[in-house]
Amino acid sequence: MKVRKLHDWDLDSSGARQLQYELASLIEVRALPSRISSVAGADVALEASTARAGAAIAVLSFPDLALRELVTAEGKVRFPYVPGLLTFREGPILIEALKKLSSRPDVILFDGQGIAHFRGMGIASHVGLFAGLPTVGCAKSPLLKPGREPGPKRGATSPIRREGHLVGVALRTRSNVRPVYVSPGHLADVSSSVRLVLDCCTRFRIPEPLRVAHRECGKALRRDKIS
DNA sequence: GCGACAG
DNA sequence: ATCTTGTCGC
Repeated sequence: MKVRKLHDWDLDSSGARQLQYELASLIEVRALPSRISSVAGADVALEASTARAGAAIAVLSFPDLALRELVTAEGKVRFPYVPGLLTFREGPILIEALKKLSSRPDVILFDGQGIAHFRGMGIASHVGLFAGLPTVGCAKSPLLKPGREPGPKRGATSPIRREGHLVGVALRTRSNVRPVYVSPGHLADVSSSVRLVLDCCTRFRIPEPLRVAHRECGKALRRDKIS
């Protein structure tokens, strides 16, 4: 699929933060499409010793969640891990993988934050702008913390606010299991994102598209290392 | 100034 | 993120 190149990635940390403020004004918060037939999961695996990264995007049918397409990309990482700037480390390789997709999924799930971010520009939001597609962030731990813990039952939520506005939730995807942190990336809103993530979690805490992507990006990294 | 901080 | 087998618990 075609991806928009909104900017170059070779920035220092202060330039990266400034860019995030500018990009944040481009985010559109709205309900996800009412008819969804495909959901993609995107994730990246890193190898510290070689500074290499492997990315995978798995496209699953929805709501049946059967694998329909899988693409991967490998390359060198140029940016260090800095809380709030994850997108400059993992974004470029994810975008290379996105370009290999044969078609445009209805929505993409990311392993990280959307607008529940210091400057409203988590990786789901940032890559969503390049893709021009609806995206949702689903992280295993928070950047901005919810005020309280969600209830113990599947489906329970607790709001995450930034400057007084609702930007995401801690969501219990399985009863009595640690919550995940869901926030809209681009062309999505909180309630429809929560609904989608729950619909993608049939048996495990992590939504199925992300589980497949997580497994496959590790494989891609190993294959690249050997050959 | 201090603490917190996705992967 | 990643280094890593068995083991404790439901």
